[in-house]
Amino acid sequence: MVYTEKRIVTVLKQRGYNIHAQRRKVINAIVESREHLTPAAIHARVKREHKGIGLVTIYRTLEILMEMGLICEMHAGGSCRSYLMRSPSEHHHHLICSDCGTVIDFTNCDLGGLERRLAKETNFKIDGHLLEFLGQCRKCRMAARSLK
Amino acid sequence: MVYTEKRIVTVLKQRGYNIHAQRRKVINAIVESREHLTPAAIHARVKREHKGIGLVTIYRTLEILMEMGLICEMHAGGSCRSYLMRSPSEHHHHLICSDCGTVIDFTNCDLGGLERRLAKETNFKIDGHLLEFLGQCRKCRMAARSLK
DNA sequence: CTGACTGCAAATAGTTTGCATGACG
DNA sequence: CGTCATGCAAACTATTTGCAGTCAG
Repeated sequence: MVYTEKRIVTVLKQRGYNIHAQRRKVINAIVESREHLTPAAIHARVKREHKGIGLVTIYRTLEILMEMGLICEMHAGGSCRSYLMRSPSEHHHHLICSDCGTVIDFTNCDLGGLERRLAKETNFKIDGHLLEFLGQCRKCRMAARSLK
Repeated sequence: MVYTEKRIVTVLKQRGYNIHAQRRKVINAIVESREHLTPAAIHARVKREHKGIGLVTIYRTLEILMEMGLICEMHAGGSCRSYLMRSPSEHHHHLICSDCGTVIDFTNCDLGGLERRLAKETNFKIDGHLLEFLGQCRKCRMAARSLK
């Protein structure tokens, strides 16, 4: 299932948040994009329609959405800047192209066995995991090859 | 196998790097610690012995060590600040306590099958992966329980 | 000696906070 | 109308860069 702007706005209102036009547009930008966006990228998008919006508003909106689990952060391999993405709250992972930054999502990761083993060995209560594969997508591989 | 300060210094010299006392101490701090350290933490440690050392030197040394694959970065779940750790260059992962920050390493992750499947489905050339479990260690779990 | 390394200070990038104004309900 | 959201500017944190002095080989 996928979140719509309307649905998210409703949830926010139920929790007592006011929804100004800005916040609505931020949500819309995230929902509409199928890519992972940095706060700055979201800001740029929203600014197209809503000239005067401040980057601060993006951050504040993202904070709320995170708190409610409606979006999730992504940590790209080397650079470590925190990226964000639209997401249904289901469990998923990323496959990231280290050349062009394309991100592909996948869901079935099958780590239950490993998780149980670790929990047993270490006495941890394991809440979740972060799994990301890094590589080179087809396009970048082709491009790299033709350079030689 | 574990790297010693001597061994690392030798490798660096072979590659044409000069080794001042500062750089040697930075390496030593990383090698000696069994924990994952932030650049700032390394700085603090080295400063105990070597008063005037600059944080900049830490960063520059870390950059070289990274480039040579002698250390590896860690990305802790939510906070996303890049942490660093001493490490033999072998493949491994982390189990992180979200309360106290303790990090436990483990090696056998058994993701070969998933990796092959993804590579096939997406046409990616997969170079590696980042796997981190998040949870609560025994100590923090006990502490949390006794609070109630 | 000479080039590489160091430390300082300043620049940058990303993110957060304080505060007066303005909008939602 | 009161309360919460917004936008600006300034503060902060982490990291990088320019530069002049210093040290290893």
